[in-house]
Amino acid sequence: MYSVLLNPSNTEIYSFLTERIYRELVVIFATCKVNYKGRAESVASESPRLIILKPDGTVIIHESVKREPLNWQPPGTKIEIMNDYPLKIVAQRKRPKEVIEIDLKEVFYITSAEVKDGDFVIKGREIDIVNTIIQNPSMIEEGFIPLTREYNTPYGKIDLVGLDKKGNFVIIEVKRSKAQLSAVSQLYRYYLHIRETKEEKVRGILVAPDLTTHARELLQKLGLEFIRYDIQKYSGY
Amino acid sequence: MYSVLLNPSNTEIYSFLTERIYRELVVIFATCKVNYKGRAESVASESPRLIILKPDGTVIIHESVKREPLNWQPPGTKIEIMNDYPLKIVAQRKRPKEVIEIDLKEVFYITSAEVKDGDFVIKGREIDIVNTIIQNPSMIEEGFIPLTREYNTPYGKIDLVGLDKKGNFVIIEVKRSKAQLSAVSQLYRYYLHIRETKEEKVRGILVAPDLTTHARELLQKLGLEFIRYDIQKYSGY
DNA sequence: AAATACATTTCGCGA
DNA sequence: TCGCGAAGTGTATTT
Repeated sequence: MYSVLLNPSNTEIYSFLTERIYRELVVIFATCKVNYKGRAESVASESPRLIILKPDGTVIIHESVKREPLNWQPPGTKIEIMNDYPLKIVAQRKRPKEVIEIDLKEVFYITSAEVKDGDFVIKGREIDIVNTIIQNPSMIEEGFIPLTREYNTPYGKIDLVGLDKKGNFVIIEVKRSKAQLSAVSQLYRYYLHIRETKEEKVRGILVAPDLTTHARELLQKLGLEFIRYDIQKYSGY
Repeated sequence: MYSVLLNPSNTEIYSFLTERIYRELVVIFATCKVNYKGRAESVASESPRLIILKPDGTVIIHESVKREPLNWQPPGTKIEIMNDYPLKIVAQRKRPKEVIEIDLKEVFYITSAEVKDGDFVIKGREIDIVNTIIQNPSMIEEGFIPLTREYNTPYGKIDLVGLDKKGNFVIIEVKRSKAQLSAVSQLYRYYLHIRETKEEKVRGILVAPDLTTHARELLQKLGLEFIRYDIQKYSGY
């Protein structure tokens, strides 16, 4: 089910890793230097770190703080163990061309385990709010008729488009948390495009639990509308 | 320097964790169920997973794929070990109010280690490009005079503002990789605001290594400009 | 492969 | 604390 090496020798490390890489979830705790070069560049001095090698090619290097790793490579990376002194892990990918080199100095432990992923269900994302609107169009306003979600334009996908009771074209942008300036800009971009292409009058509506002061100001100035989405009220759906 | 428990009993787990949590970097490999509730909600069925508890309160739970963890809590989270059957790790924070409950079923190993973070230097970020422009204003155009970076407006911070040789006010938005629609919208938002508040003519310039076709179309339609930033050409600075 | 937007985004910086 | 934008963002989806 799992294997553990404590204070392994270089020979042990090398054969352990070459055997298990891409097969099992490997965890290494070791002092190491890390060099990254690709979209940006970084150098990390020798220090103890936690290194995770996933069977899908993911590489993750953590220090003692932050949710984000110090360095990483996403899934699909080619991982090689170089039997040098010091032992080295090279993880590279193309497009974007990026490479991480991990110089292993002192390896305290290595573990490896087979992992089969379980079921995972998540809810409360933006798409769930769009679904709620489609099932309860009156939460936008009386007479609102949803037409298309993910409505495609050259300038981006609109979360939801529909018609109001007067036959006006309605563009809806949904945010799951407090809307900021960027949400208003996003809606405005769609709005400008649709206004050019449609005969009807066009309305742009931002749906969110709240929005920042400046976002509200900008929204009003641009002639757009805001509708509060009360997550409590519709959480039952 | 580090400790390892293999197939520990619940009593061992409990005392090990309560002693080391917030002090050392703890890694647990165990089958577990995970429930998250907060900005969204998720349920993860029983499965073997890697659990990381950092001294800063970070909690990270990984499966065998992806760079992103299955569940997590950012730094500052309050982590408690509940001595129940099964043993449970509860990690919660306020603002936003969020909680993760990890039901530990079978714990295969726990490790713990003291970690002092090393030095880390990274370069190649957006700010480096802005610096390059300030040092080489002619890469925008002959006669360009940079005035203020991170120029503050109610509608966001402008990367760099300056004057062209005719005395026009110039707004510059920099992207380190291929610019997309959102970059154009962002620049346009600043542009509209500055145009309202300034007497002079205003120009908006997007500086990036490239931009998408639709981004270019939108840019032109909105009367904005694009300047290619050749990362090779200036990488020496 | 490219483009687009979401994300429990996280993170850092200012006001 | 809130607001805003960058990030080596990653990830899913659609073209």
